[in-house]
Amino acid sequence: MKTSRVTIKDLAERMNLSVSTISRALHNHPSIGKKTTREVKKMAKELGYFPNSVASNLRKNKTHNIGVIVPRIDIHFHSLAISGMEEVAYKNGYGVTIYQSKDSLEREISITNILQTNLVDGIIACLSLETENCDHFNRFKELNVPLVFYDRVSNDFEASKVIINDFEAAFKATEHLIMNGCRRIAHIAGHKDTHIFKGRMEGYKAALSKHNLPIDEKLIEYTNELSYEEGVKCAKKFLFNKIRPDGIFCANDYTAISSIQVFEKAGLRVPDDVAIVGFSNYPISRIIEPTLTTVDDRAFQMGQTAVKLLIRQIEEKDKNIASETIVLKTDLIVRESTRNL
Amino acid sequence: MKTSRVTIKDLAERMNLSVSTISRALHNHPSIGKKTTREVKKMAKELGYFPNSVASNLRKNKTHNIGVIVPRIDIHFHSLAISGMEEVAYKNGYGVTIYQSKDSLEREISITNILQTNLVDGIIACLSLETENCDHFNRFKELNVPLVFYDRVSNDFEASKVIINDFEAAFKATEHLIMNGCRRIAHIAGHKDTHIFKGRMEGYKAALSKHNLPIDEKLIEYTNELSYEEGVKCAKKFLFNKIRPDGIFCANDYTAISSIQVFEKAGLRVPDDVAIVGFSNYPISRIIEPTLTTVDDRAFQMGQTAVKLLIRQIEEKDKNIASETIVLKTDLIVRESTRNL
DNA sequence: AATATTTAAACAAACGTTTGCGTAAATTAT
DNA sequence: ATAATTTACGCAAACGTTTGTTTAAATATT
Repeated sequence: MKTSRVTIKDLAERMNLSVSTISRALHNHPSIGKKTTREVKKMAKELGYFPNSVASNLRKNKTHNIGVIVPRIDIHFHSLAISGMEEVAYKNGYGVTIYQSKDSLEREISITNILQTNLVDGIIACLSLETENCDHFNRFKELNVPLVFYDRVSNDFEASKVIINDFEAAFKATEHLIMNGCRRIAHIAGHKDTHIFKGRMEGYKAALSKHNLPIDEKLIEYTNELSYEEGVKCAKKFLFNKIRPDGIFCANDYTAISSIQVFEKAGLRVPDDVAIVGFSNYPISRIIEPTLTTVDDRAFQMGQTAVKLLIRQIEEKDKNIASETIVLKTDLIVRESTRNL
Repeated sequence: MKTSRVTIKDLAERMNLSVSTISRALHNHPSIGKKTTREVKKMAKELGYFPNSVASNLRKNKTHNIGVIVPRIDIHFHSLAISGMEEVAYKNGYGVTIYQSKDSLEREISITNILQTNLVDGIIACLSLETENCDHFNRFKELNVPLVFYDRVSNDFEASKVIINDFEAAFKATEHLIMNGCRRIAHIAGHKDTHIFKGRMEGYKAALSKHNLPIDEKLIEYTNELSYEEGVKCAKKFLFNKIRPDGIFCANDYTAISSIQVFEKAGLRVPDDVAIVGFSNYPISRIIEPTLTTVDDRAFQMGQTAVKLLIRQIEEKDKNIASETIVLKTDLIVRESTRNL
């Protein structure tokens, strides 16, 4: 039952034509007669011919495959982004091969080594938390393999990037709290050294400053990974502050939900006693009660955009187009955890 | 700056050795002298040689790549499963290329066509909702490409499968409600024709029967996709039933959460007035209040197992091992929405 | 009718590996 | 010292395409 695969050579022998003619016929090359082309295609279908992409890839030095490095697939933000990537890639005839760095620099480097073996036409990456230095991506520049970063990017490394404006988003979110009448606005922050969380922090502070509100370090709590449990801890600290915050801007939705729950459990009302804003617009944010006001982080669109950008760079490689940074607009989605004004 | 890639041929010329010697040296072939091997490797590192996998793939007729077809990546169950797949694949030197069927049969077929072009050594698939007939997977059997299905599988198609025992899980969940003292247990069901949801339904009914409780069609509501919104509708119907249910077994967590919220909003207490069990153990289930008793569906483990199984089949292809069905054990995770007895 | 042009197909090299086989040189055994 | 064996490497084909160049036949031009 070893139905060995049908090749162009098989077709050629069967039809008394040369392999080159078969190949050209299958690609509608003008120098092959209409009739021959028709017959070749018919025979190909009959024998169940499918091209061997590997051979084609080798000859053309092109794989129609995109390598994607994400911290973890099962984080909703990334799975949404990947979904966007797959969609655009599929439409353009590209495959998407996924690797997880698990936020480990070592593994990220190991993955870049794998990807150096000509497996992919281009790479999309979101840096691991441990990554400070992007030297391991340098080889791709040398090899002329296009590279697009998204979300967690490096400022020091020149490459195309797709990001949101964390500063602006945080600014808007915080300002929204201020418009809600909040005067003591706390912030649950992400990892201290991560670029995007720094941006959110800055936006938060800038909004306070703009409205002449003091920046009080007692109202800022840092977390390692913005987990639900960490959120609970932070919220409790705020709860027992001498002067309780009347608004909280959280760097993600999980910690925002912790905050809602901690404060409600203490008998306080959201948004009346404390208004809360999250970040990311996770599915849970429209389900929790009260529903959560949050920043839509455009994960899906980010994935789509990254692939579009990458494919353009792949297909115009000769033109050596400059790297480009695309900043996606975010929206504040106002729900019940704040008042819509 | 066209740093053209270094090949084995380049190394050969540089070292006055033949390409075959280089290739063998790089693979520690015993027939190459220790010293030569050492020098070749050193030179390879110096010149920044990286093997061209595409060429190697062609020659060896092996890609070390696995094709994965999922309905949607951004569904948590699947992103977790994919995460498990990537982990095992990575450890074994395989890549994972992802395609989404978006629950469309047409697209699923189109993807199988893409995958017939020798891009992958094996395939893992979760069938689309529209798929009733698996003929489009037949070619892989003919081509001797191993195939493993997970979660949504076809009964009529012979292939390796990784599943959970939906019947048993639902049975245990329902029995747990009965142990909680529930006597009128409702069920929010998934798509009528989908195998896994049928299994859950049967398990639910069997548990009732075992305990001599009547099966009341008024206590069963079907949904299309088990969305939160559908769950709200179903729960409201139950709420206004002549005799309200005192327990609800939901075929997923979203509808379970809808139920909690609908009943609590109506002034009823969970679990005192109505106990609720979900299915899947989504992250939200340990966050919602009350936290949700639910069945862990082993998504991550399912992904791991599928890849393990697939790789075994790939690497023992000649032995033509029989297809195998692995049923993973599920656990009921008891939380606040029921009482732990 | 002879030449020029167009059309349709074949030839052969190339993409970068891997691998069966052959063969000198070095080593061991007799 | 000669034969047998082992060691270390080279040769060349192969994997299945794609594509620049050539060639033969058919058609068009004068």
